[in-house]
Amino acid sequence: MFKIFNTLSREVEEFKPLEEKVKMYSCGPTVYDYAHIGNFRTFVTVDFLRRFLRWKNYQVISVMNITDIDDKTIRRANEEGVSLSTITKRYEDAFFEDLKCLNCEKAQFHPRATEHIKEMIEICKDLEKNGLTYISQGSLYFRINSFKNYGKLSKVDKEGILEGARVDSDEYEKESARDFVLWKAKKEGEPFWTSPWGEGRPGWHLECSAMSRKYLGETFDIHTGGVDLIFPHHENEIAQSEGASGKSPVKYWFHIEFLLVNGEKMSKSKGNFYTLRDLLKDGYDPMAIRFLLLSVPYRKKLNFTLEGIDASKSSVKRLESFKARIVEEKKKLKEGVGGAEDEIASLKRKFEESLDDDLNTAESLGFLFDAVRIGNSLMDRGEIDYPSLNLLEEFVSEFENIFGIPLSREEILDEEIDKMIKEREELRKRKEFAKADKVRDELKEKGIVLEDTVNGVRWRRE
RNA sequence: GGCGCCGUAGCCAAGCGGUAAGGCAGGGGCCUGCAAAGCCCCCAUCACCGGUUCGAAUCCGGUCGGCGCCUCCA
Repeated sequence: MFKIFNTLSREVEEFKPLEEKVKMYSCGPTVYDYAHIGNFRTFVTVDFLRRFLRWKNYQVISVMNITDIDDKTIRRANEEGVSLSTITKRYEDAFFEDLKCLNCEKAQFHPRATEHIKEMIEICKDLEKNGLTYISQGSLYFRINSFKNYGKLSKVDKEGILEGARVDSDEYEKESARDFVLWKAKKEGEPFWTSPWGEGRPGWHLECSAMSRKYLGETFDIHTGGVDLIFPHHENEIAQSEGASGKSPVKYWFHIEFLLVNGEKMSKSKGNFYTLRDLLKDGYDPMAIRFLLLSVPYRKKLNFTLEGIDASKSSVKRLESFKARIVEEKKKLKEGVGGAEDEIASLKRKFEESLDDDLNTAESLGFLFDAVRIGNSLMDRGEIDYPSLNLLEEFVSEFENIFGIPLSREEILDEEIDKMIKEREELRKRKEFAKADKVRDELKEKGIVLEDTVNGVRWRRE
């Protein structure tokens, strides 16, 4: 039974979907720049959750929006003197490339805000009808004092801002400090659409309410995002959706903790961020990065370091090598002796139980590595049987599927390297070890590492 | 001022009342022609103080330290 932490209740709850299919909405990127590795912690976690749910035999319908109209995208376009869509297209494409590189699957729907203005206006009309709005200086605002549930997600005080809090710059336009804009009046040099309240553009929170309603309905199961979105974004989203429909829109609010760099939040405004592209350029392996991002449970802050990627790389290599060994062992095993079926089955079960417990990936990996050690040990001693081997293979394959980290990268050796390996084998047979070692060193320089096993030579890329 | 998180070995990290998982790195050994991979062994009493308890890293109170949200932000 899968249990998931719900920000709404601040408790771990049993996961029970509203209907058969699980409906999930995820806050996506604002496409004004390359996403950084902190952003990707969230998106990789969402991908992990989706894979996990599917593995638990749920069908999942997922939606992730693309924010392609807001202050930042507009500013960027103006800075570069190009159209808004030039900017948003560029970074949207980059975003999907990066996702793919990290082996994240796309959602079924990736709706763009600019293509759902009509739906947003509908929400505003509903809110207006329900008496939750007012107009100030040409903009339409949501009046939080008219909405009794305001603050239920973030537990913030409805009564405005308290001492010490930073103050919203255009507060003066609003009746109450925490009221927020639904429809912004047109400003010079900004894109605009027509609406019943005049020309302007939608407020940021509106798109998620509108698009989730369109693609998933008024109520759905899971809504994901980074913890920073709890307030005000998701609080306001609830206000809009619930204010419009009268129904609580989301059953489980799923928030991913921050990724830190040197103990500090990574953010574009601080400039202390890595993009995926930076890391790849420096030769870091995307699957090692993915492993690192997933190895710390999503509700814990993750302190991101380059050393951490290296350590993860080593872990992934260990798993890769283990899988390769299982495949070989299966080929050569005639009839096995010994084995440790029960123990492996038990670890496999615990692996699942850990993930069931609010996705405790760190714990689950502990059990996986226990199985790796046991398996290696059995194979070392030649005391493995088919059932154990099959079980280990299944276990590894579950890891690959759920974590989205393939452990065999099918590669074909080019002829030259193949020749060198064969040549070295000849030399070794003739016990010309010095020459053989020289060939091995040459291969190493080409990034090919050799391992002489009882089943013959095995190669891998470093 | 309000809300919240965290402090476990060199690094990452599990642990939710019964006497410290796992990964990386390091040391020693086995295996190997030598390596590599793998295996075995070694490497912490859980920030600090006090309390509850037969028993606490785990519960309560306090101290110190770090971080986040309350503004755009994954």
